[in-house]
Order: sequence, then structure tokens, then C-alpha cells
Amino acid sequence: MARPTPPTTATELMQRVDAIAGLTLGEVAAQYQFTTPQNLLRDKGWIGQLIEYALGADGGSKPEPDFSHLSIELKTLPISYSGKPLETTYVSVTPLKNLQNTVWEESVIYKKLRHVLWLPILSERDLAPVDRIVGSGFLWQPNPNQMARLKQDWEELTEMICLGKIEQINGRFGQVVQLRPKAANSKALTEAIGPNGHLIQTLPRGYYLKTHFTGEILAQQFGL
DNA sequence: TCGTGATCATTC
DNA sequence: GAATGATCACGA
Repeated sequence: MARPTPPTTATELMQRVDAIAGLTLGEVAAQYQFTTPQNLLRDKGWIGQLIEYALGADGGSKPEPDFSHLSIELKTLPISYSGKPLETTYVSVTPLKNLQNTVWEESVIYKKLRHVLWLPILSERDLAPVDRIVGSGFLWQPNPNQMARLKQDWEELTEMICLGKIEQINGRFGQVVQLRPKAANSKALTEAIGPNGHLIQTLPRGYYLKTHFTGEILAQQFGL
């Protein structure tokens, strides 16, 4: 099957989402000549890339929404048999310098989370990738309460980064958003603000949504 | 090196 | 069992 073109409307996008709901990843992969890996040890982003392709995402590796024309971000969400998220959800890298004057409404994470197409994937560990099942995708926008919690966490984390306290931040900070390493390995370094205001070398970080928060989104959608 | 896609694996 | 810190692949 030829490479899908980007959907022109949200309606068209959702029709494609509905068309793959209930299929196994093996079935989706076969439609697009993707080779399904035996495990995800060396292909951790394989599911996301397959789904992006199948739905016609055009964002590429740019820091833009997957469906640039629609301003919609696609996120696959691994879930257990009971419908609970199995992993935290990566959102974007974390700027570590030049963020004086940045406000929530202009942050990368805010822009990415404004419109999200969640696509749950039944990804229990005892299921081989080929047998994992695509769930029912749905469009989501944070409600005022969720948006307020996202903003609160972001402001706390951003203030610490500005004050040179990046090394004090670990995954325990934040109620719904956390900061964790996001790198090829522990030797990859980038610049950040240090304790004395000077630039230091540190591990690149990323914003992740905690499983409790994504679980809440699923519960809100499916009434779990 | 950074940003995309995330999950792995050890620790708690 | 859940969560944190570490890691894998790829394109520009």
C-alpha cells in the first residue's frame, strides 16, 4: 500500500484512526510493508513510527505537531490488559538555557499538549509486538483543571532550571509532568545553567507525562 | 548534537 | 509492581 498522504481534516484523520482500531500491529505493519521486530529492545520507537506512517503524519523529526496542518500531536500510549498506562509519555525535550522571559503559553510542551490524538495500544509485556492491538484513538484537549496542573508543574521546573538547580531535579518533581534524562546515553551532554549562573554540561532532559495523568485521561474518555 | 519515536532495566 | 534513570534507532 502506498504511503498515506497527510489527512486534510480532523475528520479524515479520525476515519483513519477508526480504520486501524482493533487490528494487530502485525496486520497494520503488513499493509505498509513494515517489518515487525521480535521485540522492541533495539526498536523502542517502532510502534510510534508505524502508526505515524499509517495515519499520514508529516511532522518528521521536527519539533512540530505530527499533523502540522491540523496542529495535532499523535501519541501512542501503551496500556495493560486492564487499560492502565504501562509507561510515562514523552512529550518534548526541555530547554535548559535562554528561558528568561519564557511563559507557559509559548513553551514547547504547551504547544504540543494543546491538541493530542491519543492512540492506546494494548502492549502488555507478554504480547509480542506483532500481536499487540491498536485501540480506539481519540482527540483530547486539556480541560481547565488539567491545564492548570500542567502549567503549575512546568513553572516549578522552569524556575529551578533558571536558578541553576537542574542537577537537583529528578523524576520525583511535578504532579503530572516530570523531568527525566532524554539522551542516547549517560555520556551525552548539553549546556545548562549552573549553580553560579555559569553554563555547565549536563544530561539533556525531556518532559514526560506521569502514568497517573495519562490514566486519568483514559478514564475520562472511556469511563474506566 | 539535537529532536523525533519511545521502552528498557535496575532500584525502590 | 511502580517509578526513576538509562538507553536504542534514525534523520538532519
